[in-house]
Amino acid sequence: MSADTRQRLLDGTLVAMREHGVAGISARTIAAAGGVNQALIFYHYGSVDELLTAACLVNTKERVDRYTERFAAVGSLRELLRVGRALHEEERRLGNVSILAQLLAAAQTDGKLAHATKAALALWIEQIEAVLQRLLAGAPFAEVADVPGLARAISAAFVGLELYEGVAEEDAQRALAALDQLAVLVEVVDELGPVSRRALRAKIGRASRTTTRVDRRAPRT
Amino acid sequence: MSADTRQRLLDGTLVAMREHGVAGISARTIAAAGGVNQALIFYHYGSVDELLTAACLVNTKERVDRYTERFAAVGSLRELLRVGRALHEEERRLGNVSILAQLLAAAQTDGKLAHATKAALALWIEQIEAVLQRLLAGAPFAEVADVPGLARAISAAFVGLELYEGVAEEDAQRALAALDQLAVLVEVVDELGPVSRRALRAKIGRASRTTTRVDRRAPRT
DNA sequence: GTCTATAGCTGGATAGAC
DNA sequence: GTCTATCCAGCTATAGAC
Repeated sequence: MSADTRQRLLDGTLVAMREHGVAGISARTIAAAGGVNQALIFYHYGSVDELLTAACLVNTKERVDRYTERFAAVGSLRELLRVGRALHEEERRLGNVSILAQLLAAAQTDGKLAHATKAALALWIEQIEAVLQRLLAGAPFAEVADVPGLARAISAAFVGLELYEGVAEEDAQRALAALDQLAVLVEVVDELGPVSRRALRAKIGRASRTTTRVDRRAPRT
Repeated sequence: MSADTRQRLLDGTLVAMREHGVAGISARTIAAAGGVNQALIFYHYGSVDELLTAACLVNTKERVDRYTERFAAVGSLRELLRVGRALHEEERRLGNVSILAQLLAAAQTDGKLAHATKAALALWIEQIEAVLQRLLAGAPFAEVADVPGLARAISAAFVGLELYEGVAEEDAQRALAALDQLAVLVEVVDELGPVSRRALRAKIGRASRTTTRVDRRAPRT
C-alpha cells in the first residue's frame, strides 16, 4: 500500500534522525529504521533530501497541531513558556531529537533544505506570534514591542535550547527555567501603577526608537 | 613543518564547514580546503571527529578572546546585546557559518562531539555570566534572577539565532533587534522608584519561587 | 508498488615509499 | 612529516524482475 509506505518512510526518517543525526543519516538508515526497502525512497520521494524536507514539514505540522489548543488557552507569557516547556519535555520523553533543529543546521549550506526548514519554523512562529499579539494587546509593553520580531526571537531561541539540551540536559533545563524570570518581568511591568507606567512608556519608547531600526511591517513568510 | 600543517587543517576545517556544513564535511573536503594532503588529518589528529572537536574549541577560543575586552567594557544589558550583534555580524561578514552551531547539531548523536561542543559553548557562557553578574549586582532583578541560568539561556538562544539567520537573514535580524526591547525592560525596571521597586521585588520573588522548578502536571489531552 | 542487484562514487583509514 | 596508492565500507540512484 503506497500510503502506508510513505508513512513508514516519514516515521523511519525521524527514527534515523534520532539515531544518527543529520551527519549520519542516509537512504539506507532511513529505510532500515522504517522497515522499508531502500529503493522506495527514490520511488516515492525522488531523493533523500526531498524525503527529509517532507518529513520535517509533516512532523512540524503534526506537532504544531497537537499544541494549537494549548496555545489558544494560554493566558499569560508565563503560561506560554509553560507550554513551551511541556512541548520540550514531551519531545525528550519520546526520545526525539528535534528534527527541525537538525535540519536547520544542515540547511545552512543547502538551499533546498533552507526553504523547507524556514517554512517549518514559520509554523511555530505563526502560533507564537498570535499568542503574543493577543496577550500584549493593550499592555504598555505592546506599544513599543515588535511582536513579530519577538515571536521570531522566541522561536529561534527555542531551537538553540533544544540543541543545548542535547549536550547538557541539566544546564538547558536551568536556562529554560531562567526564562520564566523574564516573562515575570514583562507581566510585572504591565501591572505597575499609572505613574510608573507612564514613565516606563516614555523610557521604553525613547530607547526603542534609537535602537530598533526595523520597519514594522509583518515579514512575508 | 608540523605546526603549519596543523594550522592549515584547522583553517581548512572552517572553510569546509562553511562550504559543505556538518552533513557534507569529510576528510577529503577538509584537506582540499586547507591545501593539505588528506592522510595528514589522521597523522595529526587521529580521526576526522577529533579534528572537528579541536577546530571547534580553537575557533571558539579565538573568537571569545577577540571579544573579552569588549565584554569587559559592557556597561548595560543593551550594550551586551550590541556586542552580541557585532559579533554576529562579523561572523556573517567573514562568511563563517557558526561552526559551533553546526557541531552542536551533530553532537546530538555523538558523545565525543557533545563533550567538545559543551566545552566550547561554556567559553561563551562564562563570559556572559561574568557580565551579567557585574551588571546586575545590586539591582532588584538580581535578587531573584538565576544569573547562571540566564547566561545559559542567552548563549543557547544565540546559537538558535545564528542557525535561523542561515535560512532567513532579515527575519533573524529583526528577532535580534526585538531582544533589545527585553533588555530595555530589565533596565527600566531597575531604574524605578523605591516604592515600585518594593512591589516588584515582592511580586517577582513570589512568582519565581513558584515556577522555577519544572512543572510536572500531566498535560491535558 | 515493491523487490533484488548492481553501477558508480565517495567516505575513513592505513601501508609504505620518500 | 609528507606523499601516493589503495582497501573496503557505505553512499545515492537506477535497471529490471516480479
